[in-house]
Amino acid sequence: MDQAIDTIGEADDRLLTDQLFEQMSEAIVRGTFAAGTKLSEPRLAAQYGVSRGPLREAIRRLEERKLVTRAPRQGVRVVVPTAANALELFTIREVLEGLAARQAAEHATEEEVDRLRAMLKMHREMLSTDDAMVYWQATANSDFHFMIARIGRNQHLFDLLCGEYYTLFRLYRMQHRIVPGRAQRALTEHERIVDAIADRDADLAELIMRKHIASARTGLVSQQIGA
Amino acid sequence: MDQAIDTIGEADDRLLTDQLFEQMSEAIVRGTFAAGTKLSEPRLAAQYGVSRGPLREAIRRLEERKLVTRAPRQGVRVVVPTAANALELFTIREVLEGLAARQAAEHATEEEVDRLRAMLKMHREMLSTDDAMVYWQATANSDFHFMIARIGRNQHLFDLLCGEYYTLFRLYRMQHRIVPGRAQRALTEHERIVDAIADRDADLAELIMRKHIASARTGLVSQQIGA
DNA sequence: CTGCGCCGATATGTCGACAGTTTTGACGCT
DNA sequence: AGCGTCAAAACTGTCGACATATCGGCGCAG
Repeated sequence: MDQAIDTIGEADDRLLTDQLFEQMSEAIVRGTFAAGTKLSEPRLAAQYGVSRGPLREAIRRLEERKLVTRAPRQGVRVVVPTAANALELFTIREVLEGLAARQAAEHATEEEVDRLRAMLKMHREMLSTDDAMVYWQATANSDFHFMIARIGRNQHLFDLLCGEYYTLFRLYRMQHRIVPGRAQRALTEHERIVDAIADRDADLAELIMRKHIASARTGLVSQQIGA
Repeated sequence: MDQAIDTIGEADDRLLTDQLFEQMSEAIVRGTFAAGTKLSEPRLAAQYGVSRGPLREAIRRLEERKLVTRAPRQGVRVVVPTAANALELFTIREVLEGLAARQAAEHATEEEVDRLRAMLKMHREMLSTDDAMVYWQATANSDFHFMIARIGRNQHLFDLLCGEYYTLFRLYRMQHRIVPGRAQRALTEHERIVDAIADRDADLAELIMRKHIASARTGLVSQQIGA
């Protein structure tokens, strides 16, 4: 089974480390690198066609992002998701997203509220199509939280939610087969959040967002293997 | 001016990267590496007496921890603290510490409450000595938040507060000359938090902790240079 | 005197190689 | 047949070196 590992393209002026990090992150989330698999530096270097230097730096970033765990002098293994970890992670995400919603309510311009509304309207239309679920899980849900974080105007928070923790969140969400009707409920909650933001009600926006994430967490953890 | 950079000891079986990361983190917090200074890889490698490989990995971690900023193909510079960044950072810390307090209230054992109380009693005694402020800023305050995070039993949260963000928080706090009487007030707030934890009142513990951090943030940001 | 372009020096990004340690696999013993 | 032992293979941690891009200084033109 020659696995589907894209080799690193040649016409890309980005740093090798960055390309490797993205490829490997994606491979971990999609399961190409199965949970618990050991990542051997020489083998990966050969497969990607690069030397071990940039590869090590990419792995170091995977480690920093908690996508792999390192045992000194024994290499790194792909993290194995557990229900306990999922609970911890989404409990943290709950307060962070809550803060994002609060700050969005404090800083959103009229135009940004309009764009949020337009986006939700589009999402509602999408939800009546056939492949609603896949679209929802793939992009729609992320886009909403993405935009909320951006409107909050807290660069550090944005980096945390949409950068440093984003892949890890995706990894845990991936384990989760979406329950029917969840997307509809989530969209309704999104609309309530935007209402609170439009009203400049920071407390309410934070509260609803936290309940929204808590609801997602409950559904996720209860389903997680081994829970 | 041959600056005071400790060279890397020889009898230390820890990884070179880890030692370098700690030394450089400390150098940044203490100001040995002044804000805005460019960190040249060959020069640092020579000064520490190591090759560029481990050094690069350490710098990559500094970058991940937001202690340096990287401009591709131009190297890294020590981050320059701004009031805006301090505000962003301590706003995040506010909700994270709040969560830690909440989870501490949910999970603390009787013995852990006793140890919290014992610690605060010691802190109060320390506060009547001469070098109260330096002791407070150096260890006492950190110890308290450290213990709260530990009692919360959320490993990811603990790592965030006491690991990944710890040095960055210290860096910003370092810019801050402590205001007289602040330590007293902070200690009183700590005691209130422990009371809430002892009562198993998670909501109250979170609330007080958030106000506690918000109060520290206000004092810090208003003093920050350029605010 | 000032602005532009060239050139050398330096640094980053990348690579290949070596030493010590861990893991693997076979072999022999119980 | 199962287990402990031991050697070979593989891997991690570290180092030194090369190519290319960037930065600073110099000369020259305007």
